Amino acid sequence: MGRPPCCDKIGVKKGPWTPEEDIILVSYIQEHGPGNWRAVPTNTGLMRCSKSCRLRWTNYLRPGIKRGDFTQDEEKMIIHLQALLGNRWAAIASYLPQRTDNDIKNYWNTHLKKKLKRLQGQDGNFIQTTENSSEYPKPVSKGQWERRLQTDIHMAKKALCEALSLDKSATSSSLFAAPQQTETPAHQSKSSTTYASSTENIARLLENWMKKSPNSSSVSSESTCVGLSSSPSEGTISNTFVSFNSDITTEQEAKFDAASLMNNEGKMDTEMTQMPLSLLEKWLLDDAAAQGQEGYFMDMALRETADLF
DNA sequence: AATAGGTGCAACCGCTATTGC
DNA sequence: TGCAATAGCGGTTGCACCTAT
Repeated sequence: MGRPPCCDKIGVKKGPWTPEEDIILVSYIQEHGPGNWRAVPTNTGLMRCSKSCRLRWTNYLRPGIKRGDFTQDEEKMIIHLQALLGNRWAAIASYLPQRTDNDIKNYWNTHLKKKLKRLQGQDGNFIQTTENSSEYPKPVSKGQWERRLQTDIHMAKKALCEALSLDKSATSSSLFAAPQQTETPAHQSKSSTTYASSTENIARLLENWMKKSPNSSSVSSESTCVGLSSSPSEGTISNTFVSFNSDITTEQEAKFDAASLMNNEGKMDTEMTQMPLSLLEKWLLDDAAAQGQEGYFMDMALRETADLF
């Protein structure tokens, strides 16, 4: 029994991708668009598993991916969201445009976890760590996902609220007193001699493609403007965080695509679509104010979850 | 200079969820 | 409704590179 392998294991190449393989993959996707991954190895002649192709594309070759250089804001966002959502990296990644879940997961495991541990050692009142916070989303059984979805909506709103306030007030995050750190993390000092680290060159190849065929596929347009992943579950409020991360100057750019938010998080009035960011902020802030801002909202989330279950 | 240990990250593995027939 | 195929996700591993001795 058991599922058959996603592809024939015999003759499947493993390990790091070569530039040639990347170019083949990119060329193929350029022509056919992402999707139907099973067909990719056969059609391209790549001796790679379809999963491997998809992973390579979504994590490295997809346009709009930013590598390295986690900013302090991004760091704080990850910490917030991890506290709220647990180790749901894909969900967290959806709030950080241009970052992949794999990237965030690695960054958490290699940097933030240690950092938090260290800080926790310094401060007994520090926030709950992964180990604690990740416990609460666990009890998800059949019939409960709707409730969790609602919880997630609420928590995402909180996270967004917090993130937006981060922009306005550097001290808004009582949760994490970031140590002095430049925008360039230490790991950047590591030389990027391996090919995998230079795949942005490949990604650049795609720019021409996207310019040539702006609506050649929905994926290209999505990923170009907001760095969304191709997965439906990841199509979320990234626009909002683009606005948050980069100083949006025009109202048009600050449009909020709540429809895509709902792709991830359930139903919402369609009148929310194309809502200017200021309204969204107001909505979030009002909502937060209505619930009381005192204390860290993790407690709120936990209480809420306890009520739900 | 050699090497042992640590670190960071790309890629893989195994599982679940979703989709299509 | 059931099943197979596929997509997506999170945990883990393997390896290249860095640093200390």
